[in-house]
Amino acid sequence: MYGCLPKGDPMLSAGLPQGAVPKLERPGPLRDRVYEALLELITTRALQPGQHLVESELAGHLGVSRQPVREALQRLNTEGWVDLRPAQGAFVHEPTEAEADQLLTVRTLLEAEAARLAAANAGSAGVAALESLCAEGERAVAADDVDTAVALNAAFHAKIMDLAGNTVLAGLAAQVDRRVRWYYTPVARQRGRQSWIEHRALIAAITSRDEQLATTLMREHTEHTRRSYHERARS
Amino acid sequence: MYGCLPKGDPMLSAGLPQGAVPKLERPGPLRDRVYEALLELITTRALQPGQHLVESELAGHLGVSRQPVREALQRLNTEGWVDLRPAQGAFVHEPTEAEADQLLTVRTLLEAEAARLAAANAGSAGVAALESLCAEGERAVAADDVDTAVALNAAFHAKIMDLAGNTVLAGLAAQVDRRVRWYYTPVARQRGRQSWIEHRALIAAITSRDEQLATTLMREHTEHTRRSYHERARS
DNA sequence: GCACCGTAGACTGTAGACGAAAGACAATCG
DNA sequence: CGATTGTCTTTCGTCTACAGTCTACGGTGC
Repeated sequence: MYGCLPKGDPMLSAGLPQGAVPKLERPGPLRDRVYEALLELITTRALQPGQHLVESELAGHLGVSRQPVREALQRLNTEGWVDLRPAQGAFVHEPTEAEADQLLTVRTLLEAEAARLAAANAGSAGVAALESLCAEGERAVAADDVDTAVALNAAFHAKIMDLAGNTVLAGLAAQVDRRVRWYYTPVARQRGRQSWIEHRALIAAITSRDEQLATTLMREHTEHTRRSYHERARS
Repeated sequence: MYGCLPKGDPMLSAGLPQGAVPKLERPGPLRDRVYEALLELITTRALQPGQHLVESELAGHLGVSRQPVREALQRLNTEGWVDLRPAQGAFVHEPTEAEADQLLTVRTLLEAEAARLAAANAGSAGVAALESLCAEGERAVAADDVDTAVALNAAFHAKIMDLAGNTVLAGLAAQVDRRVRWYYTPVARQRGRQSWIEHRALIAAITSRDEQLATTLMREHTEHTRRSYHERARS
């Protein structure tokens, strides 16, 4: 076995199995973990909108110094999660009706473009992955496993982004999506069954490389979620 | 004069002239000024792509401590200007051909949507502002004042964003635009005359509230700039 | 002559401390 | 009795110091 080294690979290390190296899990920068923690706390409503975030408090609560907390807050600020008032501190951003609507508009735009690009670029492997996710999602809905269904929904859209092959678009969409999901959490559980039917149609459009149809379907799909948001808001 | 106080304004201060107060220009948070300074240095190519940015060096050069520099670098990282490799420091982001193309794609998308919304929402005041900017731009082009023309071009697009009335969209577009302009700077000087002709057509579409036409025109407009980028790259 | 190892330097990541601005509250003066 | 002003507390903004880690270079053994 060890004698079967590839030609152009002269004695690379000790013939370690290529991908199986555990990569020596490093804790990673502390600021990122603080960022993740805070984002989790915000999205789960543990930190309510408008709440004043005191740096020293958070630092003490997380067992770190103020600096990582500051850097995490900076990042959360640029991404629109907290408002950073000078010389006064950080406050959890308060979602507005108007803003939610704007976010949904932008999301529609980005997702529709992603669907178009996916239809243009996707290979059979990509389509297969979508099929798989869709099947799993339908199973989850059938079993009333809401959490799994929501997660699979996110994965489905992420996969389409991936197939679109535009990292810039993907980055923007990821941010917008996460915020939409924040505003939208109470509503998300309602739409489930219908959502996956629309996904099926979308896959068909991508498979047949029909860019126009894929765009239209995705636009309608996200517009539906938007409408249900507003209906929810009215009640 | 001083006796003419408005009814509902009982002795506000010492009758200071309302808008004429200089507002006591505050230096603002140091990190923001460092951010602006670094962004200026990057966009002007004073800091070249791929260059290693040493915190203590920058701090000393700007006359501040390392901390504001760190926070500025954090923000620049999230906005895609620098790459922050863990335990190794910050490097000015190196633009790729592929990435430039992706950015231009996204820009097209965002600007086109803005044009549509502007066509839907714009009042006569907004149209007048656009007319004014366009006239100024044409004058600048006629006078070969390239810098002013470029600035007015940015102002024109910003005004359309403003008229669209979607702050989320505006935020995303501002980021994308600035980066596009960075990649695109050497090319920008070429397209000038043609650009303002297209602007005229766009104004007409917005005035007549033709959303479809406005979208199409803006898409073609930004696609033209994209094409000239690639032609430039080939030479 | 080549490869490997050890050491030194530099830089980042994190912690703690000091000065300054903003807000709240109470005392004082008209 | 009300408005103003002074003080006081809280919290942010910035600076300095220390520990961990990566890189590069020189020495040593084969």
